[in-house]
Amino acid sequence: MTISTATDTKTELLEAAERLFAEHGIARSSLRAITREAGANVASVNYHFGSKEGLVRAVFARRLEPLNRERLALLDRCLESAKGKPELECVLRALVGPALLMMCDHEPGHRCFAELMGRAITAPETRVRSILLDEFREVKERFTEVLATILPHLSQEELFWRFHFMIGAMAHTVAGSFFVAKQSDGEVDTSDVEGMTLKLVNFLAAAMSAPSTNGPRKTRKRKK
Amino acid sequence: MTISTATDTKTELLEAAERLFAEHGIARSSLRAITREAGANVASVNYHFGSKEGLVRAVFARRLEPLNRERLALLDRCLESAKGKPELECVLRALVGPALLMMCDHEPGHRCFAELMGRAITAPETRVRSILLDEFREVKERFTEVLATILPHLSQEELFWRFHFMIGAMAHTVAGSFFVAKQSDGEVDTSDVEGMTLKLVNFLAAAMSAPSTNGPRKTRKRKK
DNA sequence: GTCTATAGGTGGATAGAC
DNA sequence: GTCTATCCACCTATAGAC
Repeated sequence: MTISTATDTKTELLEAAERLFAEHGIARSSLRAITREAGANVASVNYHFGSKEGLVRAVFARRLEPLNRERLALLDRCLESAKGKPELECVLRALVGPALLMMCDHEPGHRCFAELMGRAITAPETRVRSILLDEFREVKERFTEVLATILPHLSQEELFWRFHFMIGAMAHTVAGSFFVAKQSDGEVDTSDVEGMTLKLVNFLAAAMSAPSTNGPRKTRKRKK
Repeated sequence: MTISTATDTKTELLEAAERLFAEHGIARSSLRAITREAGANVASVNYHFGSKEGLVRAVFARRLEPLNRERLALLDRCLESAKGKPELECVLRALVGPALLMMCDHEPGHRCFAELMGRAITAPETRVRSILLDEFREVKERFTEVLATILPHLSQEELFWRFHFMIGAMAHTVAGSFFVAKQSDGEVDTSDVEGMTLKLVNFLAAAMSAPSTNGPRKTRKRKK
């Protein structure tokens, strides 16, 4: 019923898989269900992707690479427009914007994948998580680097933690689109991407530029 | 080899289950593996819990109830010590402190459960998620209520979103203890609960008290 | 490339002895 | 309450026809 742009079986399988993975989880989505959803036969997954794991990898690879390229491109634009020291908000928007856009996209496949990605970061399946981490490594390094120059008052450890908290806020938001809508008994306006992005960036900018935690000087371990 | 305090089979099953659930996920943890780990026979789960789902519910119920009671008790203490308007940091610490303590507990069972809980919030299994949400409902309501009095400049919608972001940061932290340790090529000191809690509370306090997002007045949908 | 049929394995649940 | 043996539904993967 949906106007699918999928032309070949391979793409159809990828789209069916990301839909079912998002809805029921990877482990609970059988190849039978996926191929049925894609209108293909059970053997097609093994033909096109070698195995179920091959399919999983392909589902993630297809969307992650462009997403992270977009993030890096936006980061570069921040750096260009403001020589040397870019605006914190600009950098944060480059990090979370593309994911939120994907979560609110009109194409259902994008929305499904966003949800899938949001929760896969902490997924128990080591292999799945490592796919994400590999794809994310460059983004993490480059953004950390730039954030360190904008927030020079933060120690490396402090920055590491704040980055971690930030990823959590983003991932939970992206993962929870449907849950969110159900929780607030009013409805959540997922069409207002800009408003949502603004709220998240605003939240994170304040958090990231909080004064360093040096209050009750931590009991310093005497490292020789 | 671990000094288990479990005396009866039922408890032993619960502990084995939370260990395996945390490590491999619920769907990928078979009753066979769980009963083997617990040193019991395959039929024991069905005898004690009726089904695998019964076991899952029991695993969550056992730890969530005390955890959330602790949160509410700490919140009450914030309210008592400061008549009317408690400190933001105090309230945030009441929310995230107990979870972080659990994540860093010396008892492995607590740590496993923390990890499990952190990721179950966004789990695709509807039933699992609804267990968590049911247990969390009162906490969410009471904390939201108190936060609204501390941060009166926030609209209901804005507060809702910030609460959501906050839960994300907490959940990701609690879920990712092992992942975190591996990501930073240096080691992460999970023994320093207080330092971690301080960093998270500090981060969240700044984020929550950020000025409201009213910059580019959102395109107001004309609702008749 | 696409399909059917099936092999070979593992899952949750249960029956019935002890 | 605990255990073994077993049922049967379902899974992934493959063989081989078309």
